[in-house]
Amino acid sequence: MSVTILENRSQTATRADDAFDCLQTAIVKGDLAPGEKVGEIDLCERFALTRGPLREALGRLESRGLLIRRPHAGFKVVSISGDELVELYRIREAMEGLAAQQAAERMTDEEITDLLALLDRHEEMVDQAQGQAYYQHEGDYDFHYRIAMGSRNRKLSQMLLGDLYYMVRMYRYRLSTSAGRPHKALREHRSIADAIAQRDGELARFLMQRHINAARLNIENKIQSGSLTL
Amino acid sequence: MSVTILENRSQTATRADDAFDCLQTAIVKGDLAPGEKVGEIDLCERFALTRGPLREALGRLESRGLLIRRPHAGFKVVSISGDELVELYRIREAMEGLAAQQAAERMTDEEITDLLALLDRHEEMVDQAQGQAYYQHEGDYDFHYRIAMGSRNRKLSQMLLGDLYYMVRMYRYRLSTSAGRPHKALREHRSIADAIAQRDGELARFLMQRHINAARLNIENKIQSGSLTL
DNA sequence: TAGGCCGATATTGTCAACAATATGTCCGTT
DNA sequence: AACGGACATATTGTTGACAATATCGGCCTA
Repeated sequence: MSVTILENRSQTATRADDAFDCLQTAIVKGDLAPGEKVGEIDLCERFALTRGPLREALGRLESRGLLIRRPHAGFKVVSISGDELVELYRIREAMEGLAAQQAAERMTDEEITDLLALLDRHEEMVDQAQGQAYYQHEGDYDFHYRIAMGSRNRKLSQMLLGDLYYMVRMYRYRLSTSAGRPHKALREHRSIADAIAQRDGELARFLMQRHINAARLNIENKIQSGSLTL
Repeated sequence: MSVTILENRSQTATRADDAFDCLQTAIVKGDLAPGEKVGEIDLCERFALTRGPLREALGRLESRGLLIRRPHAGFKVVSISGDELVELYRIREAMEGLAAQQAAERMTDEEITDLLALLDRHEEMVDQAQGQAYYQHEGDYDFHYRIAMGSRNRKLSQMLLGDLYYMVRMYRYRLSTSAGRPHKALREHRSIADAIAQRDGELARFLMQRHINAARLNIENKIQSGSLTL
């Protein structure tokens, strides 16, 4: 959940780190609404912090694109338009395609075994909850998370997990999946995992790109039909 | 040069912003060597800053991956291995391919005219300086910069210009181009620009990917032959 | 009455002193 | 003599007070 795994924040966590994690999850979970203006003092009492570490965390959030700062005028939570959300998926298509290819070439056999087991667990979840749960409970991101890590490409995983996913997850709760899509998405995940298991990098890349492309089209339709308001 | 254009830091620049820019260029230019350990106090007197803004800048640099922090033990400038440098080019290949495609679809006619004019100027520079100057004087990055901006994809340009290029440019001065490569690179640039001028997105993407792939192979050869030490 | 200017206020940016922690050294022990 | 542990030191992390600036309301003018 936290970013700890990514940047091996080896030893003691500093308060600024805590503040960073708190704020990040607050933004992603929607506790701080997109577009909302946030004041330093509010946040201080809200998270029981002093302004120093808080400001440091705010700066880091800004540099990750989750907050927007206007000098002397405070921060506000980033809010992206429908178009920008779609653009995010185009980036994902390119980057995760690469990640899938490299993962197919570089994941250990053990990691692949785990990946397949993860999909089994996801299948149970989807059956059990009639497809509702998959996206809601971050299972989807678990899958993509493992692919990103499996690429053994430090910068790539850093950019995917640190920059893109948080933005996408901000709008996750509104993207209640259309009926049937979870099953379809899970099938697509499995085909990607199979390609990885066969060490077929090109196929994995192709399938991942098509998978994310499908998700993008799904969102575009929702925006078109007006059932998704940003 | 600065990041100002990217994030429209509309009004007054704060000292932390200055510190950020100073440190960033210092790292990119090599004034702060890769792997070098930097102490807060040293930097304070070096850039005539106080610790508050400095720390904020350091945090932002860390979150961009140019610095690495160990809690209570200071920062050091990131130093990447040859493998990691190559991985960077794989990411560029995927992302800039997308950027080129979107640029072909979205740049204004005026921007395209300017782009072609830019290449004319570059040609003069290359002829005049026998090919030395192209990479050295950031002309190369000017071209890629315009493509990234032309994609009209905010996050994409932000990631390319804010995350990737600075890391690549850190190692630019060591990548003295092999004889003849600048001319070749310029030809490739021109073919990409032509594809964009013809609004052929798929071709532009293909050519850009091949262009960056060639640059990657060039680097891999240098590493192999031992003529590039990291 | 509408528009723009100006100042009070609250918020952000900056500073310098204090507390907590890692590093490196010295000493004692084995 | 070499290793391990504890201490001193220097560096980082944190705090609260101070200075600078944008926002908002009221006032004046056209």
